[in-house]
Parts: sequence; C-alpha cells; structure tokens
Amino acid sequence: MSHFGRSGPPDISDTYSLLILNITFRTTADDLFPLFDKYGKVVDIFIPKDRRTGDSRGFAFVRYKYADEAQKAVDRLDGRVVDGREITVQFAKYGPNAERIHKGKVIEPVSRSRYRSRSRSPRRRHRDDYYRDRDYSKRSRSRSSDRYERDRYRGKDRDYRRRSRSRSASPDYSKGQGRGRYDDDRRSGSRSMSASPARRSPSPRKSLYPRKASYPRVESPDRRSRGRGSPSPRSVSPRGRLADSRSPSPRNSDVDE
DNA sequence: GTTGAGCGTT
Repeated sequence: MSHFGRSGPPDISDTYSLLILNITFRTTADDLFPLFDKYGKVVDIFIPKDRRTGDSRGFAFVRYKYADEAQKAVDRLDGRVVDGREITVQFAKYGPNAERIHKGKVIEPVSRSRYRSRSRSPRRRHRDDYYRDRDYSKRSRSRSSDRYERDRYRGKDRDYRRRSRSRSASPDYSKGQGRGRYDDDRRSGSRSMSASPARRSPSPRKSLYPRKASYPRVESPDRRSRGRGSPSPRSVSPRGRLADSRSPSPRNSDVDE
C-alpha cells in the first residue's frame, strides 16, 4: 500500500495530479496517503527526492482518480497543517513529460507549437542539471577519480539551491555582489585591457578610507599581529620564519581581493 | 544538523 512511486507512473490519462507544496522535508507519501485518501481515491503518490541524498524536496504529487475528489482534496487539504507546516495543495500544471495539464489532468503532450514559450512561469529548473550530469558522465567517463567528481557535484548541488533562491528574491547581495563584481572585473580586464584603462575609477563611494598607502610591508604584519592580540611567539623570530621557507609574498599587505 | 520557492519517477 505504500509502494507509491516505486511502480512508476501507472496511468496519468485517467488520473488527476495534485501538487502538494510547502510540506516538511520529513513528510513521506505514507503520511500524505491517509490524508488525501480520506477525501477521495488516491491512485498514486509521488514525492521527488534528491538523487544524491535521497531527501525529500519539500513537495509531493498526489494523483486522484476523479477530478471532483481532487478538487475536494484541494479545497480541504489546501492550507492544512501537516507535521507542523502548512501545506499547499493545488492542481499540477506540468507533467513529467512536459505535458500540459488542465486541472491536474493531462490534456496533451504538447500542442505542436501553439503556445510556443508562453511566459507562464519564468522560474528556473535546477533539475535540468541532473540530466546534464549524464552527459558529463559520458564526457568525462574516462575519469578514474570518482571521489573527485562526486565532490564537485556536491559543491554544485549545494550551490544550486542557494543560488536559485538568492537570484529570485533575496536581499543578500553580500555574496552575489562580490561574485558579480569579480566577474565584472574579469570581463572588464579581459575586454578593455587595452582600451578603457579607466574602468574602476567610477566607484559608488566617493571616498572610502584614505588608508595610508605608505604601509611598510615589514610593519604591516607586525602591527596587525600585535593589534589582533595574537602575540604569536613563534613569529617573534622573523628570521626563523624566513628560513622556514615561508616565502612572504611581496604583494601588498592589505589585499582586498 | 541546516534550507522553504517550486512542478514528477520506471
């Protein structure tokens, strides 16, 4: 009774799909089944999970046998508090095969090109990356470093989530700006390397801080060390450190980037 | 251990 999703899509031709959003990450199909089954005949329940972690994504798909029951469930379960969280029940708009769905029911795969790319919902789908991974696999299948690739995927995955939200609506520009600026700089330098030398002049801030440009390299680290409260007894002997092949980069002491 | 707009698997 709880093998939903394991048998794959039974038949979406005579079933109405409902999209359940705002569910907890711990909510499973078994937990939603009794809830939705109470309002109608649930044919199948599917909850997308991460491919890597296998954790729930936070939304589920409930397929009803009849639209009236689905409608009832939407009206009754929409806004219901499940597991301490208010869930959002609504008819699915899209199908697994990019099919158009009306009221949760599949109307047709795709009407040739009548709607073209209608600006229905300009939301980004990170899921596409998954499919892309497959291609990558083929490309770099000669790689013998499995863990390396895995690590990379992990990093990307973690980023994909935060990025998608950050781009959507997030006043957190601390990171985005930094990255964006960096990117811009890179492009600028690459493009106007011999054309517009004055690109970084226009700064939003007229004058930030007349930091002393005459910062002795030898004094800079010393001062910071003491001011920081880190006496660094080992650093007391610069000679030893030098001899330690520490290789103190001759770059500016105060490096912003 | 964390998260929170959204649309799906054999």
